[in-house]
Amino acid sequence: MQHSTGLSNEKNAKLYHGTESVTADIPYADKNYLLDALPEYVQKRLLPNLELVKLPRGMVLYEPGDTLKSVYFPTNCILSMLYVMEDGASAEISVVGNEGMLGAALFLGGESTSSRAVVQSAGQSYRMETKVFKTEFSRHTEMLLLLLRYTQALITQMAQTVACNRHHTIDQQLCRWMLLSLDRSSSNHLVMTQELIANILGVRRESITESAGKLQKLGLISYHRGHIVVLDRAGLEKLSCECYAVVKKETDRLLPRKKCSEKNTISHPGDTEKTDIIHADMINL
Amino acid sequence: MQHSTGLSNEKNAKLYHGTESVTADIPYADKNYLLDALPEYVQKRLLPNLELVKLPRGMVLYEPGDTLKSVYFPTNCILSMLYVMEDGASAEISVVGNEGMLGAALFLGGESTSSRAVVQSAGQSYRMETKVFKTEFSRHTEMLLLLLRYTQALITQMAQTVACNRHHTIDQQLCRWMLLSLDRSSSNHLVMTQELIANILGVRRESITESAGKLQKLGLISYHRGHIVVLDRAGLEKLSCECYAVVKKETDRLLPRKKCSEKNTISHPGDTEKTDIIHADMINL
DNA sequence: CACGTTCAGTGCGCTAGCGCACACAGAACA
DNA sequence: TGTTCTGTGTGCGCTAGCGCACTGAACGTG
Repeated sequence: MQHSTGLSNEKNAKLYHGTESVTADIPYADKNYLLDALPEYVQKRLLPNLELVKLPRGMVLYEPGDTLKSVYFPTNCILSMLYVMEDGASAEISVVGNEGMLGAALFLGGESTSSRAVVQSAGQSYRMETKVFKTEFSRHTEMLLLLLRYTQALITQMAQTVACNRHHTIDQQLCRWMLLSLDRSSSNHLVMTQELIANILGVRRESITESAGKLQKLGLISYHRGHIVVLDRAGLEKLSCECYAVVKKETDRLLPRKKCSEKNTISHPGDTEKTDIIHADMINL
Repeated sequence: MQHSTGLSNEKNAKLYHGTESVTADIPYADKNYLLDALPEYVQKRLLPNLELVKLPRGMVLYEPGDTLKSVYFPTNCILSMLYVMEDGASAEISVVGNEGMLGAALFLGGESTSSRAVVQSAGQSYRMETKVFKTEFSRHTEMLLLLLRYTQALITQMAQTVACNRHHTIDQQLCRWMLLSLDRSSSNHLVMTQELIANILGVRRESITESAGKLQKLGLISYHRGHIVVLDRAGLEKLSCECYAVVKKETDRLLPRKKCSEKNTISHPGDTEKTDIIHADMINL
């Protein structure tokens, strides 16, 4: 086995396969931009079915082949889709944060994925049961159309990863990865050991040590026992390959965020029980 | 520039940007399994809008950022989505043959892709105009649901490519690539120079020469000036990495092919003009 | 037929990243 | 307070794959 399985290796496994702790009180929660992009009346309809859960780092949400029981809309946590090979080597397929959702396979109709989903950075997430989710997007089109666009953003991210894996150095990829994580994080602080980053990028731990060392010497980050503080974001962007910018730009294009002024772009009169028909026009935005 | 742009390099460019020749007579055409999977009454509805076109090898169907004018349902040709980097290096994101379609970005709502689409192997394809296509899948759900599943198959393929690029040798990847192409080809014959394969896999031409040389010595293939004949398919499968099998299996799961006995699984009475509503149940198959 | 072009094969030096082994310091727990 | 983990840093030999330069054969076209 050249690499460890998933986000931690066998011997020091901290994989939680249990159920998440449900936060009854909802003390504080950043928003999920995907949910936020839905018109208010849809959000209202969904609210009773959304459960805010705490996700501890390392928790496995999906195993390859599992029938997905729920979907997740992260707020301040970061989730990661990893493909784990037969020999245990792994590679990150995509990152999901408050800009997206986990479980696209469900509405795509596949019911399961061939990758593993793990919590890369602990935090909170909205959770919705499969059944409710399916009913929602099959009866109403707002969510379907939004999720379709999100899917394309996901595809873009994956496509870029293919090319990046092939052509860019570990240094560049590390920068790209940190930037992607940073965008999904509420601070300039990442909780992540070099070992885990190595598994995610599918490289040796020592390579990360070396690259991170360089970045540290350049004063771009400070790294101490699983805690990265990003000191110079612009510097990282310079050292990163084009891949970060491409993905960012395309994601912004596909999933523009509401300005505060236009709180709900599509204002829709009353009837939340109405069953919608997709109109060709709607596809255009 | 370490690699040439797209499927051929600058100086000996044979990229066709012109319009395809429309085959008026339709002399012979294999089918497209995606179209074939639709119920007969849907196929009938679509038929007048499907144009069978010949696609010459090397033709560029989409450039990154282009607004897509049509979608393609290949019959006996093989299309390839490539990401081309700033420095001209490229990597194949996915292959599309008679099992799929080109232009998923359209129904996902993005209107454009960040990759280039080229004809990898000449042949025929059905073409449909964007407008018709959008109307179809926005008014009727059969096609939408089918395409969603296809999208997941596509995602699986990409995910696998990410991991494969990271962990497997060029030898293995070449085998995988040939098998994927073979599945989409009607014979055991691939028309492809080593130069082009190199661009697709994002490696050096010389590396392909070497790998292909090995395979030839083993008696698995015979290679002569852009013509590969596969002599021992099982042998290739043995040498290939797990990635081929994983993608194949998942694609078959998501897009099972009709048995001859059940020519149209969903038999639907009459009214082809009816506007359908998606039912939660339908998502389950 | 001669000539240029396209495609495949080969040799060689170079380096990024791998695998392995081991040292060491902060944290954690007895 | 020692002992045991857990996370980093380092060194070293190895190899897959790169870049480059060049050969030679097959093909196409005048």
